[in-house]
Amino acid sequence: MGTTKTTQFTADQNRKAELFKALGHPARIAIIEFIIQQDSCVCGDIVDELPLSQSTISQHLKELKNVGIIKGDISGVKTCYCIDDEVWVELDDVSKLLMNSYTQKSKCC
Amino acid sequence: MGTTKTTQFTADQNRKAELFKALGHPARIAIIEFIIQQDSCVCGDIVDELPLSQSTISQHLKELKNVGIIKGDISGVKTCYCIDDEVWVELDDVSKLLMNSYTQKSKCC
DNA sequence: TTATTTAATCGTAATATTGCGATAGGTTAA
DNA sequence: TTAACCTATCGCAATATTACGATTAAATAA
Repeated sequence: MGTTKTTQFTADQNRKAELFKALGHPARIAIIEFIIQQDSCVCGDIVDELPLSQSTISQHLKELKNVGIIKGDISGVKTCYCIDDEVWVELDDVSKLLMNSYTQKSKCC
Repeated sequence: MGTTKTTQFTADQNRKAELFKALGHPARIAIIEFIIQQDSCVCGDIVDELPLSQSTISQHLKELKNVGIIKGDISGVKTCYCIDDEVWVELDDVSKLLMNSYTQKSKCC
């Protein structure tokens, strides 16, 4: 117990959940918004920007990297994070598909 | 520790995270997809459909209801769940806004 | 070389989530 | 009324998440 029963669901459902879960924390929303806002992909500036410790932010970055939403490039001492275009498109597709699958019928409730 | 530092983020960031978090579990994705697929808002059928116990599904339904994505109506013995149109629009707006804020520049990485 | 800087990782503590069985509280059927 | 049914809630156990300080590793600066 305590573990999600992923094997019981489709790969599609698991992937969708995984992507949304990655967005399911205010720090990770803030990180993504910050990376997008800076159009050059800065890095440790995130630590200065957010009210969390360096290790905590590094952990959130890792989670975003694990699902593929961002990617990181080490250039010298600093690490540069930016959006992964392909996964961003996937995320766009996934959310559009979900959103468009409901056409506001609301027959009941 | 263990708790998300919500006070440190904007209401907007917290709400976005809250909505995405609700979608961040395959069972809840499956529940939403099932409710949408059935255009009448059935209820206990979800228990027959999903590979989880009645109590677990009831809990997931509660979470979805708490963030507002679905709403439930008790009609006799059964409870009828369906999408909340207003929150669905909010969810649509939130994801579109996020998705459209990144215009595939990708200068680096 | 040695110090400094940047970021990842480790270890730990607190809390949250997931899942289930059992139970309770309604409503309907007999 | 009593029995059957549906669903919410409680209590528990296992695991995951969040957050931080300390440490490590690697690159650059002095």
